[in-house]
Amino acid sequence: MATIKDIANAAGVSLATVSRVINNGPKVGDATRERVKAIMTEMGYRPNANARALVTKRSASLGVVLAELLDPFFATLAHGIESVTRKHNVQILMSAGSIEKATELKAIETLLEHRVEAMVVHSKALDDEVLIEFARQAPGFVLINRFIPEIGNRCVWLDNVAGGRIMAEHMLKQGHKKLAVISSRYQIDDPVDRITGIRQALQSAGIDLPESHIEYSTPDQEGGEKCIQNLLAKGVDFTGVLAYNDAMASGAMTMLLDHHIDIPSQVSVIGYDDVLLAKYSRPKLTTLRYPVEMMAAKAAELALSYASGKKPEADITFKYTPTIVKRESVLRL
Amino acid sequence: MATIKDIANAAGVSLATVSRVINNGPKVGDATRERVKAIMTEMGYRPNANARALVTKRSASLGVVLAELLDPFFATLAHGIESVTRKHNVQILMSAGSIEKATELKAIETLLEHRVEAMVVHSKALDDEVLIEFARQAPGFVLINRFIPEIGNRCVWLDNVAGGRIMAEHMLKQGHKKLAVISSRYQIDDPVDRITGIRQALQSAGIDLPESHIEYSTPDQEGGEKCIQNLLAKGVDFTGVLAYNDAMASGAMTMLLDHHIDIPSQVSVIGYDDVLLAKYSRPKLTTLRYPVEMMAAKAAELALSYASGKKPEADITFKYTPTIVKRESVLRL
DNA sequence: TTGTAAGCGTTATCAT
DNA sequence: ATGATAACGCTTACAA
Repeated sequence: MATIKDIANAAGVSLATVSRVINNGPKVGDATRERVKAIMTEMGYRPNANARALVTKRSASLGVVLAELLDPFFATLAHGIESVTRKHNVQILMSAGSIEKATELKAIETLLEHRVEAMVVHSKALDDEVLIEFARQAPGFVLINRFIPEIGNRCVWLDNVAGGRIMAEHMLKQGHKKLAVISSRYQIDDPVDRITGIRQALQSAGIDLPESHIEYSTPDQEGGEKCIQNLLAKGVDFTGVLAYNDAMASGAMTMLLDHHIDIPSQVSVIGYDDVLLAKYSRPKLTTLRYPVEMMAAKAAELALSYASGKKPEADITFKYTPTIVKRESVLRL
Repeated sequence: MATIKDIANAAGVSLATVSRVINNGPKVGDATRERVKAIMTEMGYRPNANARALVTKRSASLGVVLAELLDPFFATLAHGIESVTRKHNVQILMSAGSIEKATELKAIETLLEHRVEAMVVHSKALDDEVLIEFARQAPGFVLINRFIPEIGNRCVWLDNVAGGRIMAEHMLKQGHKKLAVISSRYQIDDPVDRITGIRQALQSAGIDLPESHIEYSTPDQEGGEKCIQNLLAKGVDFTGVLAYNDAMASGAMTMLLDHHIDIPSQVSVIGYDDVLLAKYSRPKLTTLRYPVEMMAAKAAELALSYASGKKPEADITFKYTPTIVKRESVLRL
């Protein structure tokens, strides 16, 4: 592959001049500029981003750490980030992490070795201290979907306690008193927070939520199916199901229908996330809108701006609250 | 950030020695090795991937060009690639392209500037010649979901003509004679090929497919809805719908049900791709399985192996054929 | 086993 | 307006 040197030789000018042409620098004669440009295209010259990054210490790249591309939630996340990197002419370096300490750590470190300018990290497994330390090292470090008070100004996150409260309140308002919850079995904050919110709402209404009415499984459609099976097997009596996410809600609906339990006339179901699935399931799923895409875009902008020297304000954080999207899966009793 | 020089100074050894312990090179005394390692972790040293790539001319990274992360098809694609890069300890550089010449070109060029070792490219808009030229320049260049005879050994693709034939034959075998097709409005090979296959099957059965029975729209759920609306508005009489993909099939089912047309008792629907959507729609969608994930993994392996010097065999290509997945959306008449 | 030094492709600082 | 030249952080012969 042709280097800047080859171009310089071919054009009979110095390296410096070619470099100036490449970077649209000033102080270059029009004639030379044209001649050099011509030779560059002729020889198929492509500047070496690595060499450039080495000397300028800037890489025009943003690192992304997420758990699993297949999950529509993360796909949406990635899409939100991509929309801003495209605008800024920045390259995405992607590292998948899978919600385990070791892999999340590895993902972040690889990105750091590549000297990405900014990074948007979705980490659930790593401890606060580790993340705080990374933030100290990398100016453009931003967390999405997680809140750590010490670095709140680098956190773009959703208030899951409020989310849990909102979904429960909606069910209560529709007259549902016999509720079941199907949640994620993973030991991360999100399911805990959402259930906390649910309990808050129920408590205010003087309603109890026994542990037996909560089922845990993998946060996907299959998990939703299993939870319903277990609930049914245990003979739990419920008219409303609060799901951890839309995938579980969808699985739950499938299983309920398989048992000839109609939705929403016999059982109401509410989801969380509002991914595409929700809109196109049958019946259409009432759910909480998690503005991932907007949040991801925000996180990317933030990371880029911090990376380029903007100082994070103290005492600020980027908290979002989910809103309810009423569709067809919840019936007013 | 600490450099190799800093480590060398702190450890009282030369650059070369530090480099050797970084790369687990031989010929380093155990004592020195331990000492240097200790100092590296203590100082939080991280080798600079750019500098390394510059001198070794290898970057341990694989570039991916795709159109749209939001689309579950591409998410699956990305996931398949990710599974092999993870295994090979290779980083993913992602560039979104959006099926336009200019953006696809830009995406590939950026990746090339970053000197990725290998690349898996999903390009629909660029001309054959351009792609062939890229393949000539970059040893690890592999195309997915596209076939170009001249570089067939760098193509991992699906036989869409066969796919069209298979879906039509299935409908015919189930006794459907009045068929409608809803297809993608984009001017790329895939929809054309699939319709070609469909026509082949119908022709063999002596059945005609008038242009009026084909509707084109965007290849998503909304597009599927619109196509059905148009078909219904035109008063086309059909008992079977062949959809361009599962998303359109899903939209079609939604719209049919909205018109109180039951599936499959009144109209049968068949999709294409077999994304998650198909399994969880109601009724469950009969569709063609497009083994994207497997193909993407294959493409990534191929790209990596070509990149590391393996010579592509002549007269070989990586063609896959979709298989039918029978679920509930097609009724035997 | 360890060190010296050249060079990878650029940019940037001085000169000219 | 153009050219030398010293970095940037690292690997890798070649010496010692």
